[in-house]
Amino acid sequence: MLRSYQSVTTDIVIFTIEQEELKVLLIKRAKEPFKNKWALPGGFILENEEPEKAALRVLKNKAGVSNIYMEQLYTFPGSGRDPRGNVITITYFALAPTEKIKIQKSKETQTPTFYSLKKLPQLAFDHKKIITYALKRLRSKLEYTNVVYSLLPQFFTFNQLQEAYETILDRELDKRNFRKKFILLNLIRSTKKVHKGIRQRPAQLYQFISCRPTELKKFF
Amino acid sequence: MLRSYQSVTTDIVIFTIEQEELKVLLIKRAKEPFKNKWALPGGFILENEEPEKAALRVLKNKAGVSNIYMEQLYTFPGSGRDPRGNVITITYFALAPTEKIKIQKSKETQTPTFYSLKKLPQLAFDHKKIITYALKRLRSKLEYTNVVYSLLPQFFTFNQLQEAYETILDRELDKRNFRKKFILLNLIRSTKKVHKGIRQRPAQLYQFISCRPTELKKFF
DNA sequence: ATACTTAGTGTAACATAAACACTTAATAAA
DNA sequence: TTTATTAAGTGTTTATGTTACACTAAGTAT
Repeated sequence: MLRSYQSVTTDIVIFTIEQEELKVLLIKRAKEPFKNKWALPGGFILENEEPEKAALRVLKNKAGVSNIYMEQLYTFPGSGRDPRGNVITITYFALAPTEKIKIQKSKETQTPTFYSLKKLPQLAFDHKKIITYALKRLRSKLEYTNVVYSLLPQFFTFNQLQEAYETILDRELDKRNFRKKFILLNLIRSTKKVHKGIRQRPAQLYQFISCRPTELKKFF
Repeated sequence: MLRSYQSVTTDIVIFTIEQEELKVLLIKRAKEPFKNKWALPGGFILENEEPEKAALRVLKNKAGVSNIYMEQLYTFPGSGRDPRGNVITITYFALAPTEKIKIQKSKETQTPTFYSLKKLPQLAFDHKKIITYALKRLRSKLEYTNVVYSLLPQFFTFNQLQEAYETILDRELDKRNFRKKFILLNLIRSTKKVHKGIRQRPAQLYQFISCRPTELKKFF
């Protein structure tokens, strides 16, 4: 008989942009293995629970968010969460603006913390690899989808939009070319609001016409 | 205690090109559920077996091939292979030239058969969805990688190469532009051999400089 | 009134992509 | 051996998209 049963976990790479840095949510593990090491939020998938549901549950419990952008990343073998080694982990990546995230300090004091991708601590399991994979996916998604909407507030300036791109791609973009291209894409519309309360010329605020994941022909 | 155990399967979309058609390998199920329906080759992942190893095992048993291009596609929930519903399937897609594939008629007489994507029979589980997903991935991979090498024989004519693209993308390409672009990519080299035994002017034979998956800047 | 800071805008050069038709080299048939 | 047939092979022009680049405008603070 071929059938066997595996222990299946999920791990989530939750990205946000804070202070012009791309950050990822990590928790300090309270249990063995890798006790006291930093790791991605995750956990076992329950009986009869769909993997995506499990990921959403983790997102809710660890980051206090629901209703944000999330997609499956990859299924990795044996992350080692189960001491017997017989485990796979289905990974997801999620994007949310910082304001939406309400970190849940759990009873196990796992101290969830956003770390800049440029200053990651040592990570448990193969979570470094997973984050690298997620970053690659995020970068390429920026180029042919509108997912950036999920990292920005409802109303934003053109500069905030450009900074999001620059932060994630880790390179500077030309202001005029960026605006030209983005306007042609027809993804955002200008509102009558302006960004006030700063001491310079106020910037016009924009919003996304649609906040659903959409694939574009080409992009950046 | 959160830990639970899931029944985990793998299903593989094996593509090949035959008679200028893109085809996928299907087997007729010998058991319930979906007995006598067509389905992707697949099976349960064994105790302590890595998912990719399981996929390679299926590839070997059902299509008689090893050492061909294969990559993970997506992990789907509950394909229904386990009657209790508590199952996930890790899917892969593989590419091989027809010559390499030696279909194994198994004792269970599962009659593995290549079906043109344009004439698929009714499929078991959610395998239609998986094939659609695989086709999308294959098409986009054609545009930014060199994977096409895995569908062609070692030596091939420029026309065979172009036909592979046309078959998969399901649209015609301009002969001169195609050659120009492909030559610039520097992926293939011409050999001194020619394609003989046909009644027209013999075509020069080419081979890939490297047969390892490589990502390109841009493509088609 | 002036200084400061970020917002906002257009054009020219360059690179890439698309459209398009004839000559060449072999085999087969007359 | 000549001619017909078939696919191989090859450049140029046009259109489109991408990159590089610098000044004026509109607010706030002093």
